[in-house]
Parts: sequence; structure tokens; C-alpha cells
Amino acid sequence: MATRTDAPTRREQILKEAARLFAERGFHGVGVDEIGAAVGISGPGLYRHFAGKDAMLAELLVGISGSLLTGAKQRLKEAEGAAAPGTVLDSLIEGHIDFAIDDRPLITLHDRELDRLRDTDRKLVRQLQRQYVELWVSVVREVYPALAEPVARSAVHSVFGLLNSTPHLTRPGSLPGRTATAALLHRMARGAFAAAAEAE
Amino acid sequence: MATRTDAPTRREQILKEAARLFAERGFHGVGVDEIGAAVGISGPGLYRHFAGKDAMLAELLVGISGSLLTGAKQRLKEAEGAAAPGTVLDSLIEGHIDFAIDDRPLITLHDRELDRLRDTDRKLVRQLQRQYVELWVSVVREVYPALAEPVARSAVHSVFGLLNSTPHLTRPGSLPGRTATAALLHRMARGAFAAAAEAE
DNA sequence: AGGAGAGGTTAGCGGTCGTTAACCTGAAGG
DNA sequence: CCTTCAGGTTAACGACCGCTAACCTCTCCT
Repeated sequence: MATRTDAPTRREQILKEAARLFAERGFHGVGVDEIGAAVGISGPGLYRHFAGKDAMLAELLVGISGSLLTGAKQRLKEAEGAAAPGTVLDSLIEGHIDFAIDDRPLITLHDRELDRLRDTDRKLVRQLQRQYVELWVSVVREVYPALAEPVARSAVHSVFGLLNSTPHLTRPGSLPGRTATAALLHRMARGAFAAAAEAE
Repeated sequence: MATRTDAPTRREQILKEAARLFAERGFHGVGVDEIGAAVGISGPGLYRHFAGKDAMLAELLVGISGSLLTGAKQRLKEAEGAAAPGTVLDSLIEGHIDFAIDDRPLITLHDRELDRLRDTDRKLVRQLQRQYVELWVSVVREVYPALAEPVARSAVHSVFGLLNSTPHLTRPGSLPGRTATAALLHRMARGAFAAAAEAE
């Protein structure tokens, strides 16, 4: 991963603040003036960087689904044959947790504002999401061959619900601590999958 | 439970359709004209039944949190001392699943549109939600005494995320079937709690 | 020196939305 | 029979919002 040390571009600032605001108050609940104000410019100045409010949401959602999928593919490739299937699943879980903890606003948007997208963008995002899900499903079924495919798919969606609960957990920097929270979520996800496979 | 056979009142029709629409397109994404049209009257006619759009959302959210809490208290009382703690937890899980499966739009609103409420209503809903969570936490800690309280609370929130994933599951009346889905979610929730308690 | 373009600004238009006002109508009650 | 009132209707207002237009001002590049 090419770690970035340089300052974020204006576009990136805007996307970050827009994500936060959209997550807090919903897409329709945020005005362009507010987004502008959050980055120190005002209202219509945003249109020098984005075609419109819709375009910001689209870029955010496509970006999220894309990087989730890319990250998962990367982790799958690193495990390439050698590692035990359980290890690969652990790696997927770890990647998703990192994302859910570090980018809460994006995780929130991800399953909340999808329907506000234009048809073409929505289809793209849905396709990326579906690929991501199917990738998980195949790994889960390697670890638990007893799981029928539709059941495995339901289980994966439910575990996403579990992992994506981070925005409801105590505010960032609170008692449990990041690593402890990550470990807890990881254990629970594993336990949930194991239970799904029992006596199906 | 007093089963209702009589026709729903107009107020109830409105609330039901409003819940569906709010869940589909978000509170700000739905106009009063659409809500009216969904029940066969038009726009401002709604104001004979509700003080405003906000009031509809408030009544929905207060109603949800209230009946979740009431149902949980009821189940707790029925178990009164006699039953094993694990049985009580199973009962709580079952109640929540029934709700999550049968009232998907409400479950969606429940954790999505809370911030659109007026201060006073929001505080009320949050208080009901907190009571509900604390009730779960105490039951969970009876079953798994090793769990520290903050960890148990996080685990409860995460399991809610898992159970509330129903809207993402295959559309109503699809393959897995209601009882199979309920059983799967139940197993997974139990497995997640058990895993949370392991080697904490 | 002098365009040119990137990145701002403010003013304002057009549409939408929540809400109110004013009016209508059918059914129930004395 | 006439009043009342619950539950509708349409018209319209005021506010807000996304977006465009027109203009300004630096910073390069040649």
C-alpha cells in the first residue's frame, strides 16, 4: 500500500466531509452550502470539483465498494493456495473490520444511501457489492462445506450487519479501545459463522 | 395479545405507508403528497391526522422502541426466576427476530432516521433504546458472567446489527423461508455471544 | 509583460416541499 | 330539518435547495 504523506487534495477534503455529513444527516438532509462550509469554501465553489451533489455520493459509494472488493481480492491472492481456508476467512474478516472501524461514515453510507444514486451508478455499485459478497460466500463454504449456498449467503449478509455495527459502538476513542473492539468483532464473526454451520 | 380483526384506522394506514416510504427513500426523500397518495388521499389531507411530517416519524420511532422494550420486559417477566438464563436469552432473541423479519421497514427506520427527530422526541427514543439494550446486557451477563459490562454492551449492539440485517436478506418470500431464516439468525446470534465470551 | 486557466466569489433563477387557508360534503344527533 | 363536525378538497405562500451565470483574482508559463 502506497502510504500517503502529502496533504490531501481539495477534492479529497470535500469527499471526506461530504461522507461525514451524509452519514450524519442523510443525503437529502445536507445542503451543498454546508458541504462547502465544511471545507472552508462556500456553496457553489464545489462545482469546480464535482458535477453536482449526486456525483459526490456516486464517487463515495463506488469508491467504497471498489476498495472493499479490491482489498478482498488482494488478500485472497496473498493466501494463494498455501494457507488454510480458515486463515483466508480470518484475513477477510480482518480487512472488513479495519474498514468498518476506520471509515465509519463510509460504512454507514454504504448500506443507507445506495438508492439515491442514478440508475447507472447504482447498478455499478450493486455489481461490486455482489462480487464482494460472492467472494466471501465461496471462502466461507470452503471453511464450512456443510453450508448450502443460499444459507451461506444469508450468513455473510448477517455477519456484515454485525461488523458494520461499529457506528453504534461507543464513540471513537472510548473505553474498549480499537484493538480490543477489533478482536471482539472478529471473535463474534467467527462464532456466528461456526454457529450457522452447526446442525443446518 | 389482543389480536386485531377489525380494519385498520386511517391513522394506522398512514403510519404503515409512511414507514415503508421512509425506509425506502429516507425521511427527507419522501414528500407528504406521496404519503397521502399511498393511502388514497392527497397531500394536506394528512394534517387532519398528524401535526406534521415530523410527528409521523416521531410516532413511528417511539412506537418501535416502545414495543421492543415492552415485549422484552414481558418475556423477562414470563421467565420470572424459574427458567434458566439461557432460555431467557433465547426468548429475547426470538422476540427481536420476529420483529426484524415482520417489520423490516420499522427496523430500518429505527437505526437510520433517529437524528431527524426533534430534540425531545429523540431523547425519549434514545432512552427507550438504552433501556432495551441494558435489559439485554444484564441477561447476557447472566448467561456469560465472564463478560465485562462494556464488552457485553458492545456484543449486544453487534448482535443487533446481525439480527437487523434482515432487510438485506433475500426479498420476502424467497428461498430460505421465514422459519429457516429465523432459525439461522438465532443460531448465529447465540454463536456470536458465545464467541464474545471466549478468552476475553 | 501578458494571457490563460484554476479556483474562488455573490446574485439569482426555477423547482420543490411542508404547511396553512378557505372551502366543501356526507353522516350523525337533537 | 338543521347543525355540527370529521375528514376531505384545491390554491397558494414562504422557505429552501441545487445549480448556473457572471465576475474576480491569483499563479504560472512563455
